[in-house]
Amino acid sequence: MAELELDERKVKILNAIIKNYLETGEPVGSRTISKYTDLNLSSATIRNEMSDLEEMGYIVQPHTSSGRIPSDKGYRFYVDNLIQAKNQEVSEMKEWMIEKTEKMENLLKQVAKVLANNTQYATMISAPSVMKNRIKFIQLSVVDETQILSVVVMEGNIVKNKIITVDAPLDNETMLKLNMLVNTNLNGLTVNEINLGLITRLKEQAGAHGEIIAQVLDTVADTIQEGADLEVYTSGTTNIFKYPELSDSKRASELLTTFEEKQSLVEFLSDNDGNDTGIQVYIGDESPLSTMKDCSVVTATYELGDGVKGTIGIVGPKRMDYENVMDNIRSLKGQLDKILHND
Amino acid sequence: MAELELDERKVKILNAIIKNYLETGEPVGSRTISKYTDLNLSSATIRNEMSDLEEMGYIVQPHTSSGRIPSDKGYRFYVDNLIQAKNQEVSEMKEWMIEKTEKMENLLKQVAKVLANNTQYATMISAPSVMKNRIKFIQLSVVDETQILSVVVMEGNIVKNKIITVDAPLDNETMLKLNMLVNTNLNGLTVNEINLGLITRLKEQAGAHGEIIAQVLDTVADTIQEGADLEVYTSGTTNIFKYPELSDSKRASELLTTFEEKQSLVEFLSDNDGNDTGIQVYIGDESPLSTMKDCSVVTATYELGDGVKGTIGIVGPKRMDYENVMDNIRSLKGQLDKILHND
DNA sequence: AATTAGCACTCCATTCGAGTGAGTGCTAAC
DNA sequence: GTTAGCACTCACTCGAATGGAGTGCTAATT
Repeated sequence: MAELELDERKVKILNAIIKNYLETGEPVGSRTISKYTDLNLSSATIRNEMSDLEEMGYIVQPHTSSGRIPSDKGYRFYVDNLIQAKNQEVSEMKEWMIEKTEKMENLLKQVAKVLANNTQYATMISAPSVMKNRIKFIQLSVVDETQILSVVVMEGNIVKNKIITVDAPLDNETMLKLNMLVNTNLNGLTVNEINLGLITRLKEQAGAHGEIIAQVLDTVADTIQEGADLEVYTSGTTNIFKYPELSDSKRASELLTTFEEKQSLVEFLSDNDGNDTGIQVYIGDESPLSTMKDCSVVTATYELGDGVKGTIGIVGPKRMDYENVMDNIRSLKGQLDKILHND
Repeated sequence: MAELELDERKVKILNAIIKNYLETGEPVGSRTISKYTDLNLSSATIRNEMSDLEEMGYIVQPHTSSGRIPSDKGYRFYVDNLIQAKNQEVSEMKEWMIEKTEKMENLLKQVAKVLANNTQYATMISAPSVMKNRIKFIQLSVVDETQILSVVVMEGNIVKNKIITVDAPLDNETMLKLNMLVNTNLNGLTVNEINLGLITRLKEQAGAHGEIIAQVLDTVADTIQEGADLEVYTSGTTNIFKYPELSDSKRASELLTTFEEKQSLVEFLSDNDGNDTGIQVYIGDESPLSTMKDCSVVTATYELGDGVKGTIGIVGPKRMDYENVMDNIRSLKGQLDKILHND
């Protein structure tokens, strides 16, 4: 306990333990390390070092007298080192098979799927927060006597629509006026900026049709927000069965339930602090979701522009292939940023 | 083997066996039945009868000298009897908490969720086949120089939209003409009826803007079909973990994968023959999906009108509570038909 | 002729203990 | 500081023993 830092040899041994455990999923013993590493040390020496590492909290024994596995702190050390190392080297980007698609929804589903296939973990992706996104264009049209269709196009060509039911039929002239009114006043605004004051002002301007306007505006605001909280897409959730430590009935059930009821995922994904690289790793208990306490989660945010952000996430066992996952997610984030900005 | 039919006593015993097994999930023995039923018979007599029932194929022994469980044929007998009995009595409908919602998608998701909650099984629901659905209204509008928004409203207020990219900007007059053209010619048609001939004819009528028209029309047709094959919503898939016989790792994984990759569900749901009542029960191997060979599936079709159909389905263990499930699904089908027709 | 009591038998599930092997911690020697 | 050696721990596997639920058959009963 004299030193707080790990000396070079301990680092090597710790890395060897972790790497081996990532591959096998089995506790790793001193003999294995003694042969695995290039530093020529006997198993006894390794045992001493491992004893130290355990005391420092980097590794733990599942049971007395079995090999060691990394603790959350051990993984954290490993991942932090990885990030440092990776930041220096230029990671060559894989090209992704993402077709540029008109619909945000399809794009996101596709991204989740590709990522799940590539990594063999479960993935999730949240749509860019609609609240901060700007309105590009609004179209109101008459469907029949009592129904009006409202279509709102936002930045990034996200389209929202809704059928509005009105009491009395609207003539062409009124519709024209309505369209003019909403487009001149609302285009360029975000949902947050459409407040009651603005609505009242427009209502006055509309004169005779004030009530209708109010109703339509209300519904437009509603339309945009509707279901906004639930737009998370998942893919590869059944990949968790590939990892024995997650696939016992109880754990699998809990995890999959979390994925099915997207609500908590949404909160998780909108939670990100966003450090410098935009990539964040949650190991075990670091995750805000208790059902994921036996998992690691890697997230990254992508931008649609102007602070409008969404988040991608990968969920796997703690012994996930962090290197591959981070490469993948970094590359994908780049692609996504590019696609969305060129739009 | 003298008679082919089951006498009344055998029917009673078979029913008792099945009912008991539905509750417990354990093989049921002769002593249990001897006490369970009102016909006062000793276990020995029951054993003789059970021996007969086994020979006839209605029940099986998991192992020599353990209780009996129903065979698929046994379940089938039970279910068929149930249907007959139920058809006579007027089943009082539960009222469902389905809010009438503007969007078909939300409606379906909600239905799946309610049904899953009520039955505690996994549910799935397919959207009404868009191919046979009629176009109610089309709106084309200019978003910016190169982008046109096309919105198609179909019967049942299903809204489809897509951004169309064009080479040259279109002026107001052309847009007006385009809108007139598509609305007068396409409204009331189904996707199937928009064929190449029609498109060519419209193209001629459009004269100078023929190329644009063609492109727009193509895209409109595309829009409607887009993703049409994938519109299946599932809910409560993790309920399968409530039933031990389905929740071992391998089976659960296969089943959930089937639910995740909706493709095969779509095929299943569009497969229905639709008998008189519209409700169909698949027991074990009767199901077209091999991953569901240990399950039972109950489906019902609902109508949006004019032959435009969708299907609801419930997936659970073979020992599902058929009575409750069929009640639920029948009631829900009714509700759904009502909601969709009043629209 | 149908039903029942009695009994031997089967087979699953559980428990128990011995044996095995990977791995550790400690001590003493290098 | 490093290593060899050794006793010890503990999960895991395997087979035998046990118990219990349930059957099938036969003989007795109604």
